[in-house]
Amino acid sequence: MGSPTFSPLYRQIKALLLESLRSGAWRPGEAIPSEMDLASLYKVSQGTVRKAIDELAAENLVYRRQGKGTFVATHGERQVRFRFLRLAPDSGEPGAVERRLLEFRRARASAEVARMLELKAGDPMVMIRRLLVFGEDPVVLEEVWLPGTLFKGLTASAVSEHRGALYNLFETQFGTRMVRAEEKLKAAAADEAGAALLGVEPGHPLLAVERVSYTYSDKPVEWRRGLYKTDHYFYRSELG
Amino acid sequence: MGSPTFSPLYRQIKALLLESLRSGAWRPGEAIPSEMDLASLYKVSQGTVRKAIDELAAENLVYRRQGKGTFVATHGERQVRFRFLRLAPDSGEPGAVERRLLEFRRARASAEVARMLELKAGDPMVMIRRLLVFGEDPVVLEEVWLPGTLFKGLTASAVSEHRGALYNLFETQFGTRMVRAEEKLKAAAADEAGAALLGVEPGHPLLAVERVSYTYSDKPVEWRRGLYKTDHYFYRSELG
DNA sequence: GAGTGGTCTAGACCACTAG
DNA sequence: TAGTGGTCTAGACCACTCC
Repeated sequence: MGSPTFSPLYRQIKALLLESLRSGAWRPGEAIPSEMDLASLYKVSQGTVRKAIDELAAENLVYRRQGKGTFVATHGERQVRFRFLRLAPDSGEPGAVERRLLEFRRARASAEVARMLELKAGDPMVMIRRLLVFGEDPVVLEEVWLPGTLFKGLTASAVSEHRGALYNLFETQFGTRMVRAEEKLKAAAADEAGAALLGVEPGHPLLAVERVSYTYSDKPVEWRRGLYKTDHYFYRSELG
Repeated sequence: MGSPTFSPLYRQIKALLLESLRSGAWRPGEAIPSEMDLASLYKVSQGTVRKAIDELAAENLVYRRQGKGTFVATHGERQVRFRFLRLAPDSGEPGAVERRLLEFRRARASAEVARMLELKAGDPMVMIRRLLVFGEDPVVLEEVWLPGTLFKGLTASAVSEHRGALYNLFETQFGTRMVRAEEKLKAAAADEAGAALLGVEPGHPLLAVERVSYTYSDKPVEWRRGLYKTDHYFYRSELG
């Protein structure tokens, strides 16, 4: 009792692989060494390496391609995008999304943001405010807060010129890959400013979504707060 | 190209195990045969049975207990309840929930419900309307629709006298275990009736949650529509 | 001590990809 | 044809539970 701390070999291998992922030794989209190579590198059997990779694949940190190899997961793939943007249209297929940058500035962490991201109040931050437009329809108004030290060279033009998900930009330009996130949802009434941007009346019911995103080893590195107009879109959730 | 349909041995074993679960040969909470027994029963190695059970465990259909055995998952366990009721209080631990039955009746399936549950419009249904009260606070107002043929003997008193989740009642009394569910969320304004029951003003923003629940083999067997008051509670979502 | 799930190995063979 | 991941086996041993 107390601390047995029995750690099977495959979990130790997994920890080594995770460390290589975290340190950026293998970049997103690249292949990692073959199971046989890793087995001889770590002096274990191929089956043990396999089990370690099984868990990484189950957590969507890598993906396998039979006959080709095992690759570091990336936010570039289509499939991944809808794991993080959970809005779907009431009918039809999801169309193109346009991202309009409203504001980009550096600021100090409030007590609230600091607590969420395990920083100190007053630490340097980057704040991005933007509107997501589906077709012609403004649907999401959101604020994104990032640690300033991690995203030192990030600029307004880099954000506004980037095509695709922000997470794609973060991983290709800053080596920070968002691995999972937790969201808290509430219903809220639109205020004056939000209503104008989303094209609704003040008081209109909106979905208020708060997100903390994590990189490897459960380190929180992003905080978002969004207002979703759900008149023609809904938020998907799966209970398993 | 076309239909390779290569099915590994362990998936065939998994299908056999699933059939036993579906048919109710092993009841929720009970142990299934040991890996060795299953291996000799199906004439395969223990490792192959193991891999089949691995997948069932990953899908939360069974759970393992080292030294004891493998058991059919159940909605009786505490841990499971919060997989399906995703409301958490803004601060503090979740308290007791009281379920007040408002209405119980048999009705015919509307076109909408029929489509969701893969039935025909006009098929017999059971409809349950109820209020979930957290402490003293009415938080959820919901309607539950079930196929009348599957839940033939279900009565208002059975529902109102049952303690714990409905899914618990369904699996113990009717042998129907809900395995997973999909939800669609929107923000909505409270109408007169809903506002009165939830103790808010008409027009107050609420979370509108629509759920389809599935039993084994992705068969839909329940449709719900709920209004959640999110003033002091929020809906948890995990993005992985 | 007997029985369960959990780990690890070594080797054979299959399915898929690419040069 | 060579190299990758994927499957399957057989056997040994470890960790845990219960009697």
